[in-house]
Amino acid sequence: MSKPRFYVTTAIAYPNGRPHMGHAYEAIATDVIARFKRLDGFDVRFLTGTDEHGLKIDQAARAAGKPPKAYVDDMVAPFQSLHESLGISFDRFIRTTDDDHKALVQALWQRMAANGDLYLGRYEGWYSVRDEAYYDEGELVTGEDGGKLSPNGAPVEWTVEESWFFKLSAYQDKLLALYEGHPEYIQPASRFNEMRAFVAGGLSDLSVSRTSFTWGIPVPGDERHVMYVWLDALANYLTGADATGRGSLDGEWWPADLHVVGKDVVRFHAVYWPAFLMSAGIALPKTVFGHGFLLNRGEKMSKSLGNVVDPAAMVDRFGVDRLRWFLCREVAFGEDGSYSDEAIVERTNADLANGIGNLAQRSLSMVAKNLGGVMPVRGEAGETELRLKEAFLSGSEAYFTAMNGLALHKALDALMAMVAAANGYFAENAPWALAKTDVVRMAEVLAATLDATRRIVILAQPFMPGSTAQLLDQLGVAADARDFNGFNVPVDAGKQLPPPAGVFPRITLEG
RNA sequence: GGCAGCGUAGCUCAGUUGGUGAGAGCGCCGGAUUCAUAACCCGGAGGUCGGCAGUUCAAAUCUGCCCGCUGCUACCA
Repeated sequence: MSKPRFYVTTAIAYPNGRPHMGHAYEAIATDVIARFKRLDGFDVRFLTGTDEHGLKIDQAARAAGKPPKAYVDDMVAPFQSLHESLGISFDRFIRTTDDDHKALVQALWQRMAANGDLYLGRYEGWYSVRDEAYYDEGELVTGEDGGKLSPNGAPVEWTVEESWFFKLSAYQDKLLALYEGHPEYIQPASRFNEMRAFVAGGLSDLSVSRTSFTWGIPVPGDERHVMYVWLDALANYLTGADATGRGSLDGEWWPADLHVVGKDVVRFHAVYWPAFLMSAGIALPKTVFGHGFLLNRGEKMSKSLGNVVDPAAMVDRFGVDRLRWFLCREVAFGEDGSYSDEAIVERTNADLANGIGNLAQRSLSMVAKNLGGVMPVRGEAGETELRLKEAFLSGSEAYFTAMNGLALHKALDALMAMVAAANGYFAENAPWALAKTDVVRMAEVLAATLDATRRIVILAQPFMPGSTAQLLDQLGVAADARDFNGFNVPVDAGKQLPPPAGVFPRITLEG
């Protein structure tokens, strides 16, 4: 029996600057989902990468005095090292400058063209020679002399450029039918409603090529044109589905189960992408999830405000698992969220140091001191054990329901309820007092607490892969008993446990 | 301008089809305890549920208006 498959992607980052917290957040959240699925018995493919073509990269490269490819080679490095330090378990880091991708995009174009959906037309708009960019009417500002200027203050002129167009307008009904039949296609629901309204309002054909720059994938048969970056970029998911690296349109991992993207690019994934795929006769992804933005102390991150935080510095300061935990626990997945040093310290001290870490440490240290570090025997379940069991049944059920519904924060809520139940059980039975009166009962209480801790840590693995591995080592959990199949498999009594050591020390702001 | 949504304890938020005296977590205060990372456990304070007016025996929960905020979208300067 083969494992069920799960193909998940992040959006690909545009490397015309350094990675920021938004990139880190998306990568972490997607990684949590990927790890959850692996533990849940799925064969997972996790794709992430960078979107390297387009005018802005071309301009930035020119400003840096480098050829575009050399420029992006430099710029992509910080993104790759960020993934490294965040513990992102991707299977491929795709770059849209990869050869298999270029081949695939051209094949995709030809399929869309063969279906009669591409035609040559004219693209009109306000063009700035200095910016080398087109602007919508609404983006323009009025200059001192009353003339129209680009947002950068450069003069613009109404320009007509030859362009290939995609017959997006022909897909309105098909898209609406898709939404009707698959409301889960766009999540969360608020985004779904927006996209449906957008499509219902009518669609214009989409310009999908440019002649004003050359840093892109050439249009097959019309090399004066390079492809519109979004067609190029979106197709990365298809390229990544062919794990053989040949860039064929029928990669074995397609269709994707989940595209995790920022709320600002939901439209491209929820409208343009399925239309392109329909045109090419390719299956559609199952779900597009638009996550929210991270705000720094409630304010949007921006260079002008000077509040752009380097995620790598956050990892250095707090540790990767604290950062991962905080972002998943404090931010409702799908909503905007806010972070600050104080909030990270407060949240992780409460949940990790006082909660999970202390639970493990207090029980493990008693086993070490009173039982020579040998895993004790579990006893008959009494009233307090039954209550604990009840709490863990409902808690783990809530956890799995939340995870399968992509409600990461709710899953952690459920997990913390289990932590509270375990700490309550421990305090109620006071094994430190039993140590003086009833050592057998004490051992039973410790065994039950250790097993509760083991279950909690197993469920916490997607969120904190490093710390949970350490804790599972201390709890004596075998390497092959750490996935969700092992959830109900207790550690054998009599097993010698290693000496316990705190995994989540309390931290302070000054520290 | 249109559409959608939101405004509930200091903070982040839950609150099913209107009905036991309005909840959780964190923070704060007090108690208890000492196994543990001054942690855990127990208890407490604190809210006229944005405002006004309605519907109803009864509204945080329905209706209208107003204020503030957010998203999508259209357009005019």
